Amino acid sequence: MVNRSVVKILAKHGMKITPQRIAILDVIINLQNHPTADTICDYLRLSYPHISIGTVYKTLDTFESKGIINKVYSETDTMRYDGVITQHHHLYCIDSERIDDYYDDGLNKLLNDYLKKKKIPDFIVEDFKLQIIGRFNEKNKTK
Amino acid sequence: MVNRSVVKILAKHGMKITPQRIAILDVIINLQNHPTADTICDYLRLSYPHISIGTVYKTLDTFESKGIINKVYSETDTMRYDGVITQHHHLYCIDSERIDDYYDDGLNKLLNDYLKKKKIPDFIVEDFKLQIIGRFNEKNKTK
DNA sequence: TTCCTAAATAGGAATAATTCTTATTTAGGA
DNA sequence: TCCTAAATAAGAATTATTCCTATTTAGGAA
Ligand SMILES: [Mn+2]
Ligand SMILES: [Mn+2]
Ligand SMILES: [Zn+2]
Ligand SMILES: [Zn+2]
Repeated sequence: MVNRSVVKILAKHGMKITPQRIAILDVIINLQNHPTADTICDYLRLSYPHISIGTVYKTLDTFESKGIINKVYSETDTMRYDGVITQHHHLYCIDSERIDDYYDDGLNKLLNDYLKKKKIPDFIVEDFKLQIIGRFNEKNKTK
Repeated sequence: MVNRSVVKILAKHGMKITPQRIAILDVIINLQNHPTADTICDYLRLSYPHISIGTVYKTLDTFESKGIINKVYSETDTMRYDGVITQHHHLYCIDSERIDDYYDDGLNKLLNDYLKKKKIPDFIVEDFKLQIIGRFNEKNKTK
């Protein structure tokens, strides 16, 4: 039942394979919600009652510094995390905390070409992320 | 010495004109740093020793809800504020907390046209912001 | 101009998110 | 199997933000 690919990721980055790390990485990769540390912790406690919130924070931070996960900037004062590291963008809901992934290779290419051509003075572009702000429509309001 | 346009903005939004509001709005519009509430408070205290951090937070929140200023999403757990409300984007420095404004009407148009044409399923786009992540080069490293 | 009152503020307490500390446990190499 | 550096749990501490309440004040009404 343990996600083998998760173990591989940890190994590839030279990290000790611990049950906590496996569980945390598994949850963040499989939860698509851009969860907070607290959400992850609550979820983990269902199957792992003793996990400590401090460990969750520390582990997420470690993952982030190794590039295994990303932080997602948001308007609340609670950090959110993202298990998807391939280039993508985010749909921010004006009416709720919901943040959805938005994949669009055409957009990536468009922006990449534009920024490459543009040459912003005194700044070397390494990456970019588009925050698309708006509303999910009726059919899609739950979730 | 009091910035008259700041008073006008407050009046336009039907807010009481208080010394605190004038000072806070003046600072955030003139400070280009995307400052935190705390930075604003420290700065204000030079000329206004008794201003309360709670008032600063509350006032910034009021301004934001009236659309007079914006919040800027960032990676730290400290909210940052932006006195510029015309459409623009941000340059995020990988090596520091620095966030600079980036104005580019060509980019605005490009993205606007693209998103208008694209029609993201089940989502109505109201606005968008590009986070451009990278490094400021030597000449521009101070500030 | 003076008075009145709802709204705003100061100052401090409370809360929430995150980080830190330390004793204990454990992964994994020798 | 043993050893040790690294990881974890639990709780304390810190930091950012919000809340509470007594006091002050802006600005409309008289
Ligand atoms: Mn914090
Ligand atoms: Mn907080
Ligand atoms: Zn995402
Ligand atoms: Zn800005």
